Amino acid sequence: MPKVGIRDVAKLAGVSTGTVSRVLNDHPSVTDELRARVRGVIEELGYMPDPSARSMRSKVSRLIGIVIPDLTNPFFSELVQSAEQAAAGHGYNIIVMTSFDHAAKEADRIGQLTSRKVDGIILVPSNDFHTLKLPKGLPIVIVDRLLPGYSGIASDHRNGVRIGVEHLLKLGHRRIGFISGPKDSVPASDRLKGYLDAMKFASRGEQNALPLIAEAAFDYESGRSAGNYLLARARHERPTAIFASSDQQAIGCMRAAHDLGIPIPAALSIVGFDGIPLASMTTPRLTTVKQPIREIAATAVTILLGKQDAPDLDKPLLLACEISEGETTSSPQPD
Amino acid sequence: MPKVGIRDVAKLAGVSTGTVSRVLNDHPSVTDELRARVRGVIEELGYMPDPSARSMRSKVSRLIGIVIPDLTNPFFSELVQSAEQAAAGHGYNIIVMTSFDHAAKEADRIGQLTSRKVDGIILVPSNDFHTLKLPKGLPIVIVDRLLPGYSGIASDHRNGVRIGVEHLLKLGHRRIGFISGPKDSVPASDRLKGYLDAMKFASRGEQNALPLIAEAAFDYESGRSAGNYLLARARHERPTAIFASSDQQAIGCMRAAHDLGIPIPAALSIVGFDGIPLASMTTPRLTTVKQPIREIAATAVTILLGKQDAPDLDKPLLLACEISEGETTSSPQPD
DNA sequence: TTGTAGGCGTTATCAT
DNA sequence: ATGATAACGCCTACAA
Repeated sequence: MPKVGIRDVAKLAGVSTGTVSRVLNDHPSVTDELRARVRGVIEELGYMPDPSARSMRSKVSRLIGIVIPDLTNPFFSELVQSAEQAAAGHGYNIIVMTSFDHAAKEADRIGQLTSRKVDGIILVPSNDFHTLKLPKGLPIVIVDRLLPGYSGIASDHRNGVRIGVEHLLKLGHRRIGFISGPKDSVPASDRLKGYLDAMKFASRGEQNALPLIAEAAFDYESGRSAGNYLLARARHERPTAIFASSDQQAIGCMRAAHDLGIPIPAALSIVGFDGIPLASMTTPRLTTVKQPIREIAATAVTILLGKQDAPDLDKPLLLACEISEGETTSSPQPD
Repeated sequence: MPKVGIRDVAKLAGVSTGTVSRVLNDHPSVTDELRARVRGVIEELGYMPDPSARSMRSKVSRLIGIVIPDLTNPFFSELVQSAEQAAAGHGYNIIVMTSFDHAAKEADRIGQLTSRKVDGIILVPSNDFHTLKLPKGLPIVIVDRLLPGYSGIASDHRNGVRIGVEHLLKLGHRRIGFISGPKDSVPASDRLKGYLDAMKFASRGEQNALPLIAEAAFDYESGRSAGNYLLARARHERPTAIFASSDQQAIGCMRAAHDLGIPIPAALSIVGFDGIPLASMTTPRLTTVKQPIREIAATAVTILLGKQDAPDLDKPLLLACEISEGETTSSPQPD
C-alpha cells in the first residue's frame, strides 16, 4: 500500500498540488467547485497530510506543550485534561511534561518543547526559585502560579476566598478561622488577602470578627493539624466556621473536627477551596469555592492560538471563582 | 539570529553534513576525533536538530501517544506521568488524549495520533463496546483493560487480590467480605476470581470461610453502601474483614463502618486495591494492594520503542501487585 | 483563480 | 570513514 500523498490527490482530482494544498489550508481563493472535488478525492483516498512535512515548511506544528509540577495533583490533571479538550477543538494536540517542581528539569522540558517547535507553551512554574529564560518568539502563558513579567492566567484567588468567607458571614458566623497555605506561595498569600479583606469589611462596627489564622501546607494532614490547632480551645473562643485554603486541607479539618466530637455543620461550618472531585465525595459533601479550571485552560489555549490577546505582562487575567454549596455549612448555633 | 542548521555545524567543524548527521545519530563509523570535534561545535553553536525535518526523512517522530478514558482518575494520571518519565529517558515525548470512555472519540484520537506519525500508542480502551480497528504497522499496547487479540499489559489483579485476602486470612480472619466491581468490567471480574481463589483455598477443611460478596461501582459512594450492606447484620455473622476492589470503595467502606460505630481495625479490618495516593491520607492509613503502575508504564514504553518484545496477542503480560501495609488491618477480636 | 517549481533541514545512498 | 547529493512531502512565492 504505497503511501498516498498530495500529488496523488492532485492527479486524481485533475488539479495541481498547489490547489490541493490550498484546499487543505482553507485558503480563500479556491473555487467552491474545485474545493468540493478535492475534498471528495481526499476522502476517497483517505489522504492524511504529513504533519512533519507540513510543520517543516510552515513552521507550525499544531502542537502545544504543557509543563506542570505534578500530574498527580488533581488540580493539574484537570487542567491538562481541559487543555487537551480545548486544543482538540482547534485541531491541536498536547504534549505533557512534568517538572516535579524541579527548576532544572523544568528548563530542560521547556528546551525540548522549543526544539519540537511547539506553537506555544502552557506553564505552571515550579516552586523552585528560578528565573525563567524563554526562547523569544515562542508564545507562553503562565498559569496558576503567576510570575511577574510574564503574561499569565489564574483564578481570582483573592476574590474567591472573599466570596467564600462572605458566605459564612452571611450565614451569621463571626469567629471564622482560616487555614492558610504555605507563606512563600503566591496563590496562598492571595487567598489570605481575600480572607483579610472579608474580615476587615465585616468588622466595621462589629467587634467579634477577629482573624484567626493557622498556617499549613496544602495537604490533608496539614489541614488536619491546623484544624486541631484552631479548634483546641474553649467553646466560646473556638471558631464557628473555618475556611481552608484547599479542599484537601478542608477535608483534613473535617477529620479533626470529627475526632474532637464537633458535629459538622451543626457546631462548625467548613468551606474549602479548589473544587476538586474529591470534595463531593466526602460526607457531608464539602462546600467549596470552585476554581474555573476549564476556563483557565480554554483561555490559555485560545491565547496561544492567537485567537485572543495575551494579558498584559504585569496584569494577569484573573478568572472568577464561584461557590459550590455542599453540606458543610449552616448558620452558627447560639453560644 | 539566523537559525543554526546542520550545515552551519558542518562548515564550522570542517566536515560534511553527512558526518554531522552520523554524529547526531550515534552512527558507529565516525572517528572519535571527528565525533568530538563535531560535538564541540554543536555545543558551541547551541545547535538543536529540527524534529520535523528529522521525522520527515527518517519516519521516526520520537513521539508516543497515550489515550486514556479520564485523566482525572488518579490511576490514569499516575500512569501518564510514569509514561512521560519513562519516555523522557529515551528522548521521547508524550501526547496525551482523553477518550471520556467514548468509543467514537477514542477512534478519532487514535486517528489523529496515526496521522501524527507517533511511533507507538499506549491505549486504555474505553468501556464502550467496540471493535478497535488499528492502522497496521503502528505498534500499540493495550494497558489495564485488556482486549483479546491485542498485546497488553496489566497488573495481575487476580493474584493481587489473592495476596490481599491471604493477608487477612493469615491474620486469622475467616468471615471476609468482598466488595466487587461492576460485573461487566474485566479487571473487576479478575479481582473477584482472586478473592474466590483465596477463599476456596482457605475453606479446605474449614467451614467458616464462606464468601460474602457485595457488588458495587468502583467509587466512594458505592463502596459506602456496599459496606453498609455487608456490615448490617448481627455481630457474629458480620465479616471481621472486608476486601474492597478499589481504594475509593475501601474509603467509602471505612466511612460506613465509622458511622455504624465499628472501630477500625479493632473490630473490622479493611484492605483496598490500587494504591492511589489518597490511600495514605486517610486515618487510619489504608492497607491496600498496590498496582505496579510505574512498571506498567515503563514496560509499555520500552515495548513501543522496540527495546523489549511485545507480549503474545493472547497472553498479556501481568505484573505483580504488592501489599502496602497501612493501619486498617489487625487480627480479629474474639467473638 | 490556478499551476509551476524551489526549497524547508535532515537522512540515506552512493561514490570516493 | 567521509563527502556529495538526491530524496522526504508539503507550502508558497511567482508566474500565467
